[in-house]
Amino acid sequence: MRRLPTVSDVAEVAGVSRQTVSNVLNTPAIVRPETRERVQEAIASLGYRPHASARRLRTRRSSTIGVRLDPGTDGMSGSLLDRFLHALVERADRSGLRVLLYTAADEDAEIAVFERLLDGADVDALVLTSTHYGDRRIPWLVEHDVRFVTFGRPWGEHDTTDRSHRWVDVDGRAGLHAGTTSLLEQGARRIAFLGWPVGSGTGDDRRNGWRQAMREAGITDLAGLDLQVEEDPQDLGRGGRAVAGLEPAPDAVVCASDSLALGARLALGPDVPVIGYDDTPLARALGFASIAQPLDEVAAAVLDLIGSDEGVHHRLLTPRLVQR
Amino acid sequence: MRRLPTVSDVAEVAGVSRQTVSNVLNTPAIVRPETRERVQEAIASLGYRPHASARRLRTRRSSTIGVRLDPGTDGMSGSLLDRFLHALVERADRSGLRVLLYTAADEDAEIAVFERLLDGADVDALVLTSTHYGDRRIPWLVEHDVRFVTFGRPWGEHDTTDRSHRWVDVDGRAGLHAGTTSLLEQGARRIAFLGWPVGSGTGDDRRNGWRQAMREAGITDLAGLDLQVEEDPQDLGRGGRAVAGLEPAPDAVVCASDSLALGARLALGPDVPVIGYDDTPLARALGFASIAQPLDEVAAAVLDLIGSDEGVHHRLLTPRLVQR
DNA sequence: CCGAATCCTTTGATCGATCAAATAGCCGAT
DNA sequence: ATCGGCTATTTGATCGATCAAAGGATTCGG
Repeated sequence: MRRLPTVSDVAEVAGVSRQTVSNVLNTPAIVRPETRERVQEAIASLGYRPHASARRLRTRRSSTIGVRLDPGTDGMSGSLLDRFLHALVERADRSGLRVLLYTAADEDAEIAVFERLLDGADVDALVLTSTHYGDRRIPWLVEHDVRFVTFGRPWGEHDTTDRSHRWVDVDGRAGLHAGTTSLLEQGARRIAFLGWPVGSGTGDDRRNGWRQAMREAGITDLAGLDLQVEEDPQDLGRGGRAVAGLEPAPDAVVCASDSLALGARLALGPDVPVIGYDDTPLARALGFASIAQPLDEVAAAVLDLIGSDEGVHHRLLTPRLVQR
Repeated sequence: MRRLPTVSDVAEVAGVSRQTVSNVLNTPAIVRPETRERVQEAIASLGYRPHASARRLRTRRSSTIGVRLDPGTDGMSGSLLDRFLHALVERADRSGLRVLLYTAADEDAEIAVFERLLDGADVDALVLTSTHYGDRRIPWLVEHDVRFVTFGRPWGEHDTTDRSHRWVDVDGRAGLHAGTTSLLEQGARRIAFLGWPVGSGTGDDRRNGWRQAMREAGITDLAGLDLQVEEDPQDLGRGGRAVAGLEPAPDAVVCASDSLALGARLALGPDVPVIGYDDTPLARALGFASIAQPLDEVAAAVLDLIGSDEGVHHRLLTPRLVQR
């Protein structure tokens, strides 16, 4: 491979000094327009590109953000993370940022990874997904003054307005509220909610959306309609059995996830409206409605928060109901 | 954040020179055991970690491999890429390699990305997925002397034994052969193949596995059993309709993908055995059998080939039939 | 016509590591 | 005792960029 041109080569061709070339690249405003143009021509003619590692060594920043690839299927469901990652990488690229992946088996391992990544100046910001109650990673990062944004609200102890913790999240409550309302408008009254046991932030948030919509419609007796099952990848029928056991049968079901919705759909058949969450290929394939997270907007917001020093420190986006 | 210790700090504490510290890290064999131990203690006590960017600048290698995140759902299906990535990142980590993501809308854009990544010394090897006939990326990479491994055989013009192109792939033919054979053993005779139109490397390869197994069972008349449909994410029913149109009905169906299998399953009901490909959550959810790619082995093989300079230049792995 | 104020550009040092070549220490053979 | 032949360690230079501070034009008021 040929030797790559350096700033010095460009400087020589343009008849200026290294630093002026550097200025054209980093602070073009302070360079006289004619000079700037000459330098830019030289850059183009040589096909010069800054050497990322050299720049990082000097500036002590990597222009790289780290994203964890979740180990299991828990947390963000596979396809969702995939779509989020794609949106993130694409947008990051436009801002000259790179995306580096990492994995870790548990929180302690993840913190060890943080140390490695940060010490080596590999990344200068992190994006965390699947946050939960008592997440030990957050205080660690805050304490070590690491720049990070979470996709997911700080559930629990942390104040959601804490300025040291920047986050982006999707308003699951609004999503389920919209879905439930849509079913009510279609005439359904006995609408069941199929979700996870109380205690997960996202799950409870979604349940509340259903609750609120039902209450607004004057339906206050939710006894027996609030179904809670532990999800088990080995046994996707649980949700279905819970729904099938309802007496009398529900008019419709809103769910905390597409895989729960799948169970409901298979148990009740295509005539009972079912709404899932995440709009995964599963929902598309089986033709049930689902609530889609605006992942592209999430990615944009995440990068925005990573980059900005001031202003808003969190953003709550509204999902979209995909009818089918 | 505190100033990080450097080689010089370690050297001072251990009472040796910078270079000796460097040697302990990179070529421990040439350092006298006592000295090595003293240096290692100093490293541990200071909590020293090499600065990745400085090392990269000097060595001109990044210890980072680039992986493309496919734009659409075509190519590797979402969940598959996800699982592959996870395996890759985890194994790469053990070898001290990082995984950087990139995206590109088409092949030309991707080649432009290659230039950026390589010039900036961001990555020193690439992993390509979803290769196809006449892939322009391959000759470009070979010509520019870039190290790369593809997950997927070079279909078409390239000789599969070409040493400049290293690849890892999963033997789809063997997978479908195993699946079909298993159905034959269960007594099925009229086994349909539901695949894509002739012309895609992977698709034809899978079809051949079915063909071969049928031939071996003495079934030579495959007329009408070889179904070819264009996959359309908006209309997953196509495969189902093709299968439902069979007269007489098939005993079983083997498919080139899980989403095709989904169509078949929905059209034929749970009593007709259906085998999909990729063992996605879809197969697990609906309970049909599927052929699983050994992604962890693939990841290991990819890294192996990236790292080694001699020896085997490609590897064909055998998938596993997951019965349900 | 001089000196101060601006503006733009250049020079030398530096980031933290490794490479290449030189040096020191040790052994046995002459 | 001297010298080559090893091995183990040190020294100086270097990778390609940016930072900090100094230098050179040009302009303007006095």
